[in-house]
Amino acid sequence: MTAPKAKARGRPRSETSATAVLDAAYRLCADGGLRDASIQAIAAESRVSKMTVYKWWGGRLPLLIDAYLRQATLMLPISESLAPADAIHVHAQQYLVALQGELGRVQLAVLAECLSENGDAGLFVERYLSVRRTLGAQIIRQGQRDGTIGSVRPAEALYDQIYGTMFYRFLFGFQSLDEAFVRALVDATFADAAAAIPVIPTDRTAR
Amino acid sequence: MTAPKAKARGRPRSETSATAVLDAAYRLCADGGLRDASIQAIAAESRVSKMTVYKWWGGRLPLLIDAYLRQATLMLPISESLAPADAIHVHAQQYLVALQGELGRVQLAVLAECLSENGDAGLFVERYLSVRRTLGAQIIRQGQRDGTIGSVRPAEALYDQIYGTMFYRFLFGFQSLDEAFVRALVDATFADAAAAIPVIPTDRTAR
Amino acid sequence: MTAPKAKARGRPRSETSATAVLDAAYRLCADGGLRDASIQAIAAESRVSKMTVYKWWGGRLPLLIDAYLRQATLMLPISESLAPADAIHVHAQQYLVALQGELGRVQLAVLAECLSENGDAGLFVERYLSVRRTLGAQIIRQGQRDGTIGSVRPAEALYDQIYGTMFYRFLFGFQSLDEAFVRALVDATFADAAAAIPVIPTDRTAR
Amino acid sequence: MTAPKAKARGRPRSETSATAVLDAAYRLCADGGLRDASIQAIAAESRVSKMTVYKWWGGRLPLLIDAYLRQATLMLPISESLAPADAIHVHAQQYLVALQGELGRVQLAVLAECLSENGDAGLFVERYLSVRRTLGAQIIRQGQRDGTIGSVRPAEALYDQIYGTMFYRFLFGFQSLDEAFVRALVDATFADAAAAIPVIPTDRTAR
DNA sequence: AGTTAAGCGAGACGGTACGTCTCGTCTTTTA
DNA sequence: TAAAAGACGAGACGTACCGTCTCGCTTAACT
Repeated sequence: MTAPKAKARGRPRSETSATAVLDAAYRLCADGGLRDASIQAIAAESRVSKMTVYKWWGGRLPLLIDAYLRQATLMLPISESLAPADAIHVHAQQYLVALQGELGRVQLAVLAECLSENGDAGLFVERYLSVRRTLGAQIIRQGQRDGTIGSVRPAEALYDQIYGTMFYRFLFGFQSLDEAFVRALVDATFADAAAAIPVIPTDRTAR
Repeated sequence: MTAPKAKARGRPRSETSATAVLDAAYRLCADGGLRDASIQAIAAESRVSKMTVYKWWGGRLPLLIDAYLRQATLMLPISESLAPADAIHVHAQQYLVALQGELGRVQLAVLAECLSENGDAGLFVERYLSVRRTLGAQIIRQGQRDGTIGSVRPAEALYDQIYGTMFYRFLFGFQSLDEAFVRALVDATFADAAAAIPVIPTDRTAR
Repeated sequence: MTAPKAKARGRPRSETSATAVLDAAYRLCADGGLRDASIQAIAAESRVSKMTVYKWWGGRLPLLIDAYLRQATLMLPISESLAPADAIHVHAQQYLVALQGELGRVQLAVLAECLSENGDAGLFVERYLSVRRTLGAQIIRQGQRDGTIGSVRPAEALYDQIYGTMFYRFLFGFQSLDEAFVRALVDATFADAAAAIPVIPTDRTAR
Repeated sequence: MTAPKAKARGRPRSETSATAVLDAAYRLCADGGLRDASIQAIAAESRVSKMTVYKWWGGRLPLLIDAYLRQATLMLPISESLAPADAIHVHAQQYLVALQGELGRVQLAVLAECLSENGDAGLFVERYLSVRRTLGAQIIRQGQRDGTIGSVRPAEALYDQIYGTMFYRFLFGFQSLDEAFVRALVDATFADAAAAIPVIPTDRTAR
């Protein structure tokens, strides 16, 4: 517990600047890719000084991750009011749409920056994937408890199967990643057992 | 057919330099990641001038892809003497070992560079993945013809299922990617049908 | 008359802080030159906030001038009890010693800052030189009145001749600036002849 | 002898860039003082990259000194065709005019930068003053040999007396620095009356 | 044998971004 | 209500790599 009530001394951090920076980072990344999202450009775009950026994030990678995280959280909420299986269905469809739009491009940029900087995707997993995965797995476990989801395999395995498959096809630009495929993927994953066949990328069109 | 016998005029290209550059690129990438593999460093390391590098490859991405391709071809030959199913088994195991060594690190570096430069993995797919995939799919189709491989699904789908799953777990550093897992993965993929259930990442250990 | 008795409202200005700042400025300047005497460093050294410094001095130049002035006044008092000629003799010797110590280094720093900021030494002259010069000239005039000083040339000219010559040799690091030289310089300047010719510093040994 | 015939390898240095940089440095210094003559501004003004500036000069001080030196050499040639005394007369008058124009401002800027950087004027003396002084002293010695210049004191002393006095009055903005004053100064210095001898005694310790 | 056309090393160069620094202002809380 | 604490925008610092551009030398094939 690092005393959260430590009555902040001095001028408080400007939250306006913080969001302006995150917005600019996301926007530049989405529009022009990593190349256009230099820290200089982000600072200029958001009318914030470079120093402030370096002070709060320390580099481009942490900044991009935050920018991505913020948007992903906004755009891909996991409903808590729906039945578990439906919640995942809805969320996976949203993810599909998001991947094919700006968020997808930004996600690849973040991943690239992470690999460039660290040599592995560790930080991306730690700051993003693991969080989402835990959240998603909780929903799935809930569905398993109330019987909506038939499969008894570990919730994480089911989560990986759904989102991992989608990500793989997205990353390498393989076709046949559409609404129907995702619906079948989720259904099959949850049903498991005999119906498991369609789970695997059918890919009849090949590429 | 661009006349291959167009009696080369002037001084011929130095093959020694070419391989020195590819070696240096691979080595620097493997040892210090993308950061250490600047074109300047590669040129210096290989005792070749920057001009020569730019002349023959035109940039870092094509160079890295070539360097990776060369090593991958050397280290991961697809046996033509074995029975198709065995050939894939052996190859997948080799791929597993390679991923966990230098080749894995270099592959991620190449991917990162590709995403950084182009925003997508297109060039990597085009120059590497599609070639390997076509080769692998041929072997698989051969196995399907002679009955060694039971599944009747498209060979590309089977290929993706095996190598895509491995890559996904590798990229995000998820555990439970070992010799046994790969063997089961290949077996299940080829068997298909009812036995397909274990095909999907079982992941009992979760993460 | 700015009512000195204006019942101080609120927290009164800390005189302690003021002297701490001047001391720190002088010290840092003497020890590490202008480079080490940033306002940040001075504020930190004197345990005073930057704001306070800016509030009372408005910038580095005025602060440095004050710091120099204070030390110079402390170290180079012009005796009022001695006979005029002796007073100048003593003072010039003190000045010589001071120039070769910390005060000399600080003086150059102040001059440099002044030139950097304004392009000329105007402020330095206005705040320091002109004051000293007026004071010194008064003493000299007194000596001229009571006959101790023979020269009838303007007191300012005599002052310039003594201190200007010393400063010139000091600034450009020319040698032969010692106790004997200064004594002779003052004597000759005060003796003077009818002709103004000797006004100009002679100097047989050159450098 | 550092082999001057070492057949230059690689692309030869662009002399155009070098002069463009020196010109820009001088101009910016003259127009806006030290503040406007940042290395960035100089590089931008001269359409040369910062790296090139750092490569050839290594910093602002050496660059400014070179820029000043070049202009001073161009503007203040010491005539070799005139009689020695006349040559100094003419040169001193040119120096007077130059001081009151751009060159004067630039000289102060160079001096300020030198003091700021090093704490003393050593580099300025070494690169500029000592060169000019040696040259001027040669002319004076020549005049002493052929009898045009009466004073038998060391040529350097006469040089210092003339240019040092001018510089001192210039630096501190004291008045009465005009054509007549300079003429009288040079005449008196060269004539060297008998009364001058006792004025400043001698300085036997030298350096 | 001499000419010609490329390959190649060395290295200068303009450009752009990096990450750090100090300045001078602004906005809070504390005394 | 002055001072401290510290965030902030501005912009220069000096460095690094990029990709392009001369140079002068080398290496063959074609006169």
